[in-house]
Amino acid sequence: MIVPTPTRPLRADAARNRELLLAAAEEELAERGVDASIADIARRAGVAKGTVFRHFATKEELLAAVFGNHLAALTDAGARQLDAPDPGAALLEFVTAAADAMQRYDLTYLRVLSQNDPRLSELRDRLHAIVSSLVDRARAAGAVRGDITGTDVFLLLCAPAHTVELVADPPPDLWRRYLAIVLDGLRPEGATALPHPAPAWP
Amino acid sequence: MIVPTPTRPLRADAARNRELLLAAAEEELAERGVDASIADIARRAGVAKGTVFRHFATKEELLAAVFGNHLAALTDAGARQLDAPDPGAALLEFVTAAADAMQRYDLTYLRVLSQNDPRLSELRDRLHAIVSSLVDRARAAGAVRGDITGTDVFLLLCAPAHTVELVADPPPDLWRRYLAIVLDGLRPEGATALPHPAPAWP
Amino acid sequence: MIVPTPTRPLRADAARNRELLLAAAEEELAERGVDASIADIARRAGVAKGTVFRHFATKEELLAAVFGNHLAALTDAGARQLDAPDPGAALLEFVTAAADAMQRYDLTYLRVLSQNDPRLSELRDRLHAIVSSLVDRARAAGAVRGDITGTDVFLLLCAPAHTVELVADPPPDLWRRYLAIVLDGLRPEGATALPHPAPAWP
Amino acid sequence: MIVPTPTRPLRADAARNRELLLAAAEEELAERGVDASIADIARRAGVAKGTVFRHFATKEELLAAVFGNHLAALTDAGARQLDAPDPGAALLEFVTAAADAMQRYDLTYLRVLSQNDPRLSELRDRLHAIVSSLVDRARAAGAVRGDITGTDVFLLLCAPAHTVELVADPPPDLWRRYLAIVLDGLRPEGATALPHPAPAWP
DNA sequence: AATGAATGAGTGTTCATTCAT
DNA sequence: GATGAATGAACACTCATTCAT
Repeated sequence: MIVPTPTRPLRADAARNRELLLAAAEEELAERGVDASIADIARRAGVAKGTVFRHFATKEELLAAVFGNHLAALTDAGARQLDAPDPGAALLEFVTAAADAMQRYDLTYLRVLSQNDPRLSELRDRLHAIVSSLVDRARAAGAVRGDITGTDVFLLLCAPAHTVELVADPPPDLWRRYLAIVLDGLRPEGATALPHPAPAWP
Repeated sequence: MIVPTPTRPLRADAARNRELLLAAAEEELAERGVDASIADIARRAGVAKGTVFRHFATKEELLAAVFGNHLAALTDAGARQLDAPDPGAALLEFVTAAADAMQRYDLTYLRVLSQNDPRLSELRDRLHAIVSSLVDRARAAGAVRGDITGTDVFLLLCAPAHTVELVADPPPDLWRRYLAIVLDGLRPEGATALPHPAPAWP
Repeated sequence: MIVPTPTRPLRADAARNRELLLAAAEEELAERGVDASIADIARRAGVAKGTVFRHFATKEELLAAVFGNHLAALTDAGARQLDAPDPGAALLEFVTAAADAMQRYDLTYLRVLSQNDPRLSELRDRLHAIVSSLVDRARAAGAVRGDITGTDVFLLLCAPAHTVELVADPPPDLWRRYLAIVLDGLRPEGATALPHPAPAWP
Repeated sequence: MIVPTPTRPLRADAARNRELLLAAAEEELAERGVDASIADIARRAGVAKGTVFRHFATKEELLAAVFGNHLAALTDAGARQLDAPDPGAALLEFVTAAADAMQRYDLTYLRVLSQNDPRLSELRDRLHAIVSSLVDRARAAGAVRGDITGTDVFLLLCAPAHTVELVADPPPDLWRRYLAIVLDGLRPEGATALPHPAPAWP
């Protein structure tokens, strides 16, 4: 979120359009996925098509900016839990916030996007590091099972959102149900041996 | 699986082309997702583009046919477990087979497709009914927690596949790890109260 | 011109459209140069824009086809003079035909196009070889000065057309005047030493 | 060259920007041809895009200014030869300087540009008049054939540059070879009758 | 006077779909 | 029934030009 910008600040109207574009892109992406068209995003933002490209050289760059914002927000949310007194509650808090965010922004394309965008992959790695810290602390406190890694939790962040996606008009809090189930699966109580080792990062 | 078709049977070569197309579409969809092009599918099937539209009025219809086949196969797999002696093992067996299939065919578009295709929504409902039976029997046997419904399990079927999707070159069996975690979450041991009621069907 | 086509012949209507497109492209290129747009070419040919791409995968390919036709026609014209009894007259005949053709089709872009298109560069080399033969024979017969090569003549083919280009509405045969001047410069009579060696080919 | 401008003189910084722009445009045009973009020219000049349009209402006007400078420089070069003692050497001197300049600046667009720009067409006419004087004097001295006009020479000025253009990486002095050939064609020795009368001016 | 953000028509290209053969 | 040619509405992206700052 707090990305240091070496470039000089934008003019007021340009900054406003940039925000309008990011907001429009966010909504359009949420509704239509990555196939959302630049033209629709521009229309939604109330600017001309050319303006999009003044702010983002390519469509991919625009998507990366949107995803980057989400990653940064999640990273901030995670960082705020790093020194919480109860590691189990801290992880729970973060994971809930993350799953909530995933309702609105599918990270499926993160993998593809971050391949071409070092900034994005760095943000992703930073988030991963924070998740890992949260998980390590929770594991040490006995709040999660011992065979679970930060990478596991990172990957599972989207699961509640995807699960709910199959329902036509899902109740707005339905994802909490599936998050709870996954979290029950992550707890030490009643854990069974896992059939496959945790994946390496990345 | 064998849906009685009120239309007259296809000529032998037409029937063959239909199968070639379905097979080609399946592979192309697995490799490229729903953005796979009709031209590529036709080429892979070794037929002309026009032939695709003779068999399937729109691209959506072709996708629906492919998805329908998967649904039917899953339904069969589920039905075979209906009278297995151990209800817990039966559910486990089915869910594992389903999660494996999901590796290859993303059901994300099922919702959209079945909105426009009554045949597909009927197949989906049939699968849902079978999953519900399997879950009911497993619940009665104490193999899954009491607050879990067939709809829950139906929705969670894709979760392992989606979780793995964020990894660049996932080990081919990594999904089993996340299926195991979800299954641990579905077990009665260590279950915590769920924060949201199960969704209605559909 | 007589390009062996390994592919099966086009359907009659497709062949017709291909010719319409080549003709339209030719005219549009003559009027607007390589910046002629595909849309304009399609409109002039009376077909939809998509049809252009059915026949030529890229704009460059279309241009290459047009240029290739011209090169082939010139090559044929040159080949017909190879066994003419009077080598000087043969070269004159060919060069006149070529300069005439250049009125309509500027070879300036040939260099760029043939870089990416092996077929085109082969055609160009074939033409060059024929021009060289014609020049060699004419030189042996004393019809052109001794310090002139086939490459020189090849390069000078466009000169009359370009010279005329600066005139607003040039008389249709004005190029003959400048061709005559260049030809006078190529004759042994009154030749002065050339200040730079002939360029290598290519 | 120093055209009296009825408009009031530019502010010092504006005048400087104008020169920067002209220089940048010259380089960019030499490298990229007329498709050079205004944005690139502005960047090269170190000014904002808007500034370009403050100085030149359209891109065409900027091109006209650049071409005008070249015309004026050529006119100056020609004028300096008007009272040289040897008319033949004077014409040779001028034509060589002109052909050299054409290496860098293609006059192909001069016709189009001067149609819309009276200043440019006047400069062109002035150059034509000077070339005509040089040719007249050379003809009177027997240094060029009698059937050649100033317009002929004017038009042939670009020929060496265009001839060389078909070569990929032409040796920097190759144009001299083709200029020599054209000049041999303009000499009285071995001249044959020209098949077309000299064009009227313009 | 200079800036650079915004505009919108235009570009080459793709692709589901239609239709003459 | 099958073919593959034709269509035309998209798409991402470019660029000369205008205009608010």
